[in-house]
This record gives sequence, structure tokens and C-alpha cells, in this order.
Amino acid sequence: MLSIGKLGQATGVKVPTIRYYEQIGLLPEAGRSAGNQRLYGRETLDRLAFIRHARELGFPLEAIRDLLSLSDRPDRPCAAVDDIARAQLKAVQARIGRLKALEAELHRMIDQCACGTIRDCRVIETLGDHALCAHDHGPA
Amino acid sequence: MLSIGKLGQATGVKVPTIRYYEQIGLLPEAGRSAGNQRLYGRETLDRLAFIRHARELGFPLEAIRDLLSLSDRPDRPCAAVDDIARAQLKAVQARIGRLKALEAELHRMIDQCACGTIRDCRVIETLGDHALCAHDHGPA
DNA sequence: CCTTGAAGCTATAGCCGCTAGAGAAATTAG
DNA sequence: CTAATTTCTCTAGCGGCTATAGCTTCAAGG
Repeated sequence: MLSIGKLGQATGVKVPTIRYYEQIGLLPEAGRSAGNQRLYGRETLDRLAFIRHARELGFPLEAIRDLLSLSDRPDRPCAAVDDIARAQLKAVQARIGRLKALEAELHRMIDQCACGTIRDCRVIETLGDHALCAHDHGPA
Repeated sequence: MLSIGKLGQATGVKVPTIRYYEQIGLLPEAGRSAGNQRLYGRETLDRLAFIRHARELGFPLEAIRDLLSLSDRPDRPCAAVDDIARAQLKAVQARIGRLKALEAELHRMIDQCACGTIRDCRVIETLGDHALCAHDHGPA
């Protein structure tokens, strides 16, 4: 059995985050020692490692909740799982696309700046006048 | 003079957001009509358009605050402006890099899935065992 | 066995950048 | 003049934690 600190070390999840996950029901309520401290077994270790990995891949907690409940039903078809993963992939790709547009625009702005006074600064000027933008870049 | 709603339409910023910007001091306190409603002139319109554009480019509000106060000092050299812009560019590039790693990993996971039952699902399996990952992908 | 310091506990508040809601007053269109 | 829309203030909530305060429990050393 692991204390919350050991569990955190083993999974790379911070202690307050583990308690937070328990609070929102992503982890089951932990068993307690005689002195009321949380104790964890292998099952929770695996579950938390799963959560951590999914978080690293950017899955929102709600999606992780769904993935976890799906993983408890091994006989079901895994189409639902793939749907969630593909949705996440799409979300990631959308963010990449958007960020690349920002990157291009920032580059352009910075490259045009002759580094004189603020009066002549292309960065300030471009920010002040959207019409100076080369590309579309919708709201963040 | 514009009402808050017109200002919002003109700049593409939502009404509560305008009030929020005023609250945090990003916009000056607006003048008021006889009936206590906010009225805006061209100056605030320009300032808000500037803020909107910078937000679209992902600048955090604090950076925008700095850019605005710099833009009020036209005689100063614009190195400080460029520093802020370059920092933002770096931040954007870092996020792109990270997201691309996620994208690759998600792709790999999804492509390996034979779409049978959850028991054999590579997505679930990979999430559960970080060692199955091809690439490093640090915390989000 | 006793002390010390680390690690644990609960509860609350804060971070960013908004967004949503309530309930009331002002304005505008017909 | 009425009805619909807009605006007002205030408070609370979103995601996903993180930080603080003030306490208790535990593990190791002397």
C-alpha cells in the first residue's frame, strides 16, 4: 500500500492534484490508515497513471472520465474509444493550425520592425490596425 | 459616441468582456450618459481594437497592458515592444512543438487500433502504459 | 522513549480570461 | 405609450489545478 506522496512520486502527479481527482470523482475514495491517511493499492496506481498519460496527451478530464468507464467494459466494441481519441486528435490539429497562423503573423510583424522608436514600430502599428494583417486569424 | 453594444459590434468584443476589461483597468473608466450608461469615443474604440487584435494573436492580458503603455510613449525605442512580441512568438512556437508531439502520438494510437473490443483496444492499452509511447511528450 | 521534522489532513481562496445569470433601470422602435 | 431590447450592477462559475493556513500523524535518530 502506498501513501499519497509515494503514489504521487510513482505517477508524477502532485499530491494536491490526486486529492482533487478524488474530490471530483475521477479517483475512487481512498481507503484510510488508522490515522486517517489515504492508502492506495495497485489498482489506483494504474488508474492514476492512465489519467496522467491521457492528460499529457491533452484529453480533457471529462473525456478521461469516459475513457475510464469504457475501459471497465472490456467486452464492448471500442468504437466509442476511438471516437474520443479522434475528437482529441481533431482538437489538437485545430489548435496547431491556429497557432501556425499566429506564428506567421508574429513573424511578419517582428521582421518588419526596423527597431527605431515606438512611433514607427510596425508591431504596435500592426496590432492597432487589423487591416495590416496578411492572413486571417480568427479569435483564440 | 457609442454605446457599449455598438462598441462591441464595432470591435468584435463581447459586452461583458468590455466591462471586464474596464474592471481590470485595461480600458479606462468610460464616461456615462444621463442614465448611467457607458459612452465611448474613437480613442477607446482604437484601444479596444488593439486589445482584440493582440488577444487574437494570443498575447496574455498582462503583455497587452505593457504594449499599451509602451504605445503611449512614441519617442521611446521600440526594443521593449519587440521583446514582448518575440516572447510571444517563442511561446507560440513552444506550444506548436508540444502539440505536434501529441498529434503524432494520437495518430499512432488510433492507427494501431483494430477496432475490435475494448479488451484489445490499443488506445486504452497505450494510455495505460506509457512505455508503449514512441515519443516523449512532457506534461501539458 | 522521545523529539523533531517531514508528510499528511481539511478547508478555503486564487489563477486566467472570460461567461452566465439575476433582477432592475434605461433606451429605442413601432 | 407600450413593448422589446439594451444596459446596469453584482455574484458565481468554467477547467484544471495551485497555494495557503492551521492542524495531526508518521518515520527516523539520539
